[in-house]
Formats: sequence, structure tokens, C-alpha cells
Amino acid sequence: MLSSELSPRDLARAIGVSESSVKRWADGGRFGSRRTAGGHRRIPVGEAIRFVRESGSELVRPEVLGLEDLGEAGGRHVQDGDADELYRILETGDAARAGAFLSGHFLAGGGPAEILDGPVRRAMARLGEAWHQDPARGIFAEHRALDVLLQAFQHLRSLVPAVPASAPRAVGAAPPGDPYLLPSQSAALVLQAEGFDAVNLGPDTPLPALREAARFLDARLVWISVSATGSPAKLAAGLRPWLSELEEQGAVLALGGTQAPRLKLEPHAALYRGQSMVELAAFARGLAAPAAKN
Amino acid sequence: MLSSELSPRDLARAIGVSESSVKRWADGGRFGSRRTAGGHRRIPVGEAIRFVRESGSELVRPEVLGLEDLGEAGGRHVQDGDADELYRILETGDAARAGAFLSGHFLAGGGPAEILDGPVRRAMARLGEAWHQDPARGIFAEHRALDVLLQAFQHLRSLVPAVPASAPRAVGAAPPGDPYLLPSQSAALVLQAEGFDAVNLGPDTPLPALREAARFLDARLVWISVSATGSPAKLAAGLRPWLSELEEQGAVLALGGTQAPRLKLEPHAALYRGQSMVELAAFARGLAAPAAKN
DNA sequence: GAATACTTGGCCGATATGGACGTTTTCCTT
DNA sequence: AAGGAAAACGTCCATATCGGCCAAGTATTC
Repeated sequence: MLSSELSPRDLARAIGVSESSVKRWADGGRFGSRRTAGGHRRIPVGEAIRFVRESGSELVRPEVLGLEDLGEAGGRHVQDGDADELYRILETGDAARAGAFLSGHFLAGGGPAEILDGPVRRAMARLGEAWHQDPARGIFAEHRALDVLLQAFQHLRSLVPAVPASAPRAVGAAPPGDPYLLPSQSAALVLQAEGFDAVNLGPDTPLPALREAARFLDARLVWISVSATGSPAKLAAGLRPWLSELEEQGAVLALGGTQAPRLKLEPHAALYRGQSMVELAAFARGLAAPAAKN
Repeated sequence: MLSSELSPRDLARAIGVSESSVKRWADGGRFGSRRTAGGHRRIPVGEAIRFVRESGSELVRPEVLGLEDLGEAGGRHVQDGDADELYRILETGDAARAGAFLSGHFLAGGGPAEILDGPVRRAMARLGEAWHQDPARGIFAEHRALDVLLQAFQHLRSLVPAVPASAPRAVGAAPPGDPYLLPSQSAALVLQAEGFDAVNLGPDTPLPALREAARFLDARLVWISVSATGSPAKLAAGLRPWLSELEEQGAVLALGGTQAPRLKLEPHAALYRGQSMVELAAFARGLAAPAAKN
């Protein structure tokens, strides 16, 4: 991977041009290149860097040239070590890199759910631990990381293909007393990637408001992400009578979040419980497959 | 295709002029451009946006710049009636149009501050009033509008030119107990537009964390947006001893938000109080103009 | 009002770019 | 060591862009 030579494709991707152009430029002597025994072009990194500087090429993916630790985003799927990398990016508060990291993984074929369950979740967990050593510093880092991630999310959201007007609708939020933005935002992102028109009502949303939204928007799927709740029993009591109504509407409630298990809810045809974004994505895919009730 | 540079034809189509003119302007230095190895012109999107704003060009086909259809709002400065239009957009939850609304006004040359103080503030105020008639419906509409606006903000943020690494730093947040995202986010946007490297720590941020951030990042400007506070006196007490430290560091505190007047703070050399984004923008501009203290 | 300077948009043959294709090489896994 | 997927080869071609030139339109000056 960390070779001192590049293939035409590597350089092409690094500077955002076509492979054809790189080959033509190499043959025309715009930068030095050698051939393997089989005739494949190999471009020394030094030559590539010189060329980039002289031509002022825009660096779409600098990491290929090893110029910047901008993220092995072009690599395969999500791997261990990615969480460390994202952690470092978030620690420095570099919004551009964070966006590149997420977008890179997404464009490499990883679904948003895998990225969220993996690097994002682990990096945020690690940031949360920093509290204990130095509270002020830890909270600072965590808040900044949150803002940066929020920006990166929106960027990612724009990459996910827009859904058609006929797309099934999904509505969700975090329950009353839950101030966390990211989980509900994540769910919206995942569901949009699965072809839903996802409407996120955000943190601290009263159940009646969510219920009204689900009815008004004729939602097929309602998600609730519980990261904090003052009263699990009260929340459960609020949800219980809603489930039958959802079932009549041909809708389902997807319940998740770290604190969701504390809700003692009986199994119900219109209730799904999951503990990861991958599960939510899978459930959404299943839901969209068969014909709707009406 | 997924590039941050435009060909002359791209820009020509976007602003509805001939290719010849774009080429001539590029060669005349009206906006920055570079050449490919083969001699083709490439125009950075940032340059294109700057040119559009400064020249007052009308964006005929914004989609070329990666923007949605700007709709009615395209290419105008802020006017009366815009708040009504934004209100309607937010009411329907159309994120794409909301982004287009903000971006359109920005590209027409309006600063973010004017847009935020005008249409955005009024539209959100009107949404807030809807509570009284039908609480569930009103809260639903407000929460959705917030999420939509958040997305639009991020889009706008990407249009504001990136600040150089040497840019003066600004750090800010909403104080403890204040869960509102938008005001602090707005301040970050405005300050970035004024050339600051703005770091937003978001809602509900403890003062020690903000203080640590200001020190660590060597901030020139610290903003605090107070939209809600359980205890104004406590907040004021927390800020008071900080002011002298800020003064020593050559930094200032900009205090704003609807609840800010409730803080009884004595005048201080390192304290600025404002009640609008336009004021914040003006103050920031003044701050950046003269040489720094050290 | 007329002459002049300047801008604009369109045209041209020549060159550059990016994608498609079937074939060959490389690289990774078994 | 063998097999197979992925990547790179060379070639071709449609389209885009180049630079230069000119005619028409617009603003400025006298």
C-alpha cells in the first residue's frame, strides 16, 4: 500500500482527472515514469509531487501521495484503526477532514450504517472517556467533535441520493428529556440511504408532536432514539397506546438507543427494537420491500 | 465529475454568459484559475462563488455549482416578504428549498448576518407562535424546521470561503442549561464569513470547557449566545472573573442572545454586548482590522 | 450626434479530455 | 503453484476546450 510508486489510476484519483489523461501525460514526458516488465506504468511519488506542484493540480485525495494524513478513505471497507483515525481528526476539530473521512468511506461503498456503528461510535465513546482525566478539556473536545460531526453528517447527507417524492416516509426523534442530536440524526441519514424520506424532529421532542408528525406525514416508519430519559416508565406509558394506532396505519415503531432497553415494553406487531444502525438499515430495507398495507 | 473545479463552460452556463467571456475574464484575472497539463482552464468553485457575489451575476443554472434550484429567492437581496417565503418553506419541511433560499441570498451578495437577522429570525419567531393554537402540531413544525434549517446552515457554511490557517480564531457556545443550537451556530457562520476560524462548541456548554477552549485555541474572540438560562446570576458570576483573563490574552467576549440582557454585568474593556448578527459581524470586522495586541 | 473605445458572443481548425473496448498483466487467495 | 478477480494495457472516438479572429452591441468621449 505504502509504495514509493503510483499506478496511473492512483495518480488520476489523487488529482481528480481521468486515467487516460495521466497515461497521456506520462507518455508525453510531463512527469517521469518507468515501465514494469509487463509494460505497466509506474510513477515515482517524487515525480508525482513535483508535477502536482508545478501544475497546481487540485488535490482531491492527498492521502494517495502520502502528503497528508487525511484518511485512508479510499481504502476498502471499514477497518479497525479507522476509529483511531477518526478520533484523531475529531480531536483536532478539522471539519474538512472529518467530512472527507465519512464521504470517502461512503464513496468506497460502505453504507452509512457501517460507518456510524464502527468508527463514529467508537471515536465518540473514546472522546466521552476523556472527561475523567480533565473535565474542562474533555467536554471542550467532545462538544467540538459533535459540531464537526454534525457538519460532516450534513455533507454526507447531500451525497446520499435524493429520494423520489413517492418514497415511503419515516419520522423520528429523540424523546423528551433527551438532548442528544447525533443518534436521531444518524437514524435519519441511514433511513435516507435506504430510500426513505426521513424527517428528523431532533432532540427533546414531546411524544404528541411526534405522533402528530407521523399521522400528518403518513409515515411508514417511526424511529425513536433513546439516549437519555428521566422517566423510562413514563415514556413507555406514552408509547404503549400509540402502537395499536400505528399498526392500523400500516406503520411501525423502531426503538433504539443506549437507554431503550430500560423501557419495559411488551412485544407488539408494530414494534421493532434494535441496537445498531446496521440493524435499523436492515429492518428498513425489509420494510420497504413488500407492498404497503394500503 | 465530483470535483471542486469548473470548466469555463460550466461557469458560463451557471451564470448565463458566453464561454468566450468566461475565458477572457479568467485570463484577465477577474477570478483565479489554473491550467491543466494540456492547457485547459480550471476554476475553483470558491473563486466562482466569490465572483458571482462580487459581480452581482445572476445565477441562471445554480445546479452547476452544486446548488439546488434557487427558486424565487435566487439572485435577490433580502426584502420584506422573504420571511413569509422562508416561513412557508420551513412549514413544508423542504430542506432543499431552504438551502436554496439561504444560498441564493448569499450568492446575491447578502451577508449571512442580514439573512439571519431578517428572514430566519422572523420565520422562526412565527413558528414559535404556532404553539398556542395546536401544541403538538406547533412543536412538530418547529422541530422539523430546526432540522431543516440546520441542514441549510451547513450548506451555507460550505459556500463561505474557507479561512486561511493564519486566520484569527473565535470560539463560542451556548451556556449551561441553554439547549438551543441555532443562535450559536449562526454566530459561527457569521464569524466565518468575517474571516474568523470559528469553532462552535454548541448548546449547553459548561463555562470551564469554553474557557479551556479559548485558552487552548488562543482565541481572539469568544462568543456566548444566551437563549435560556436557569440562573442568570450564576452565569454572570462565572463570566466576571474570566473577563480580566481574556483582556490579558488580547481577547474579547461577545455576549448576545435573547436572555443576555438578564445578566447584570458591569462594563468591561473585554466585554461586548450585541443583540443581532449584524452587530456581531460589524464588531468582528472591527476587531480583525487593526493589529493584534501582541 | 458622431466617432471611438470597449465588451460581448459566436465561429473556426487544432488539440485535450474522459470514457469505452477487448486483451494482457498484476496481485491476492487458496 | 494455480486460479481468479482486479487493474492496466493500447486504441479508438465523442465531446470539450484551446487560441485567435471578427461582427455586433454598448458605453464613453468629443
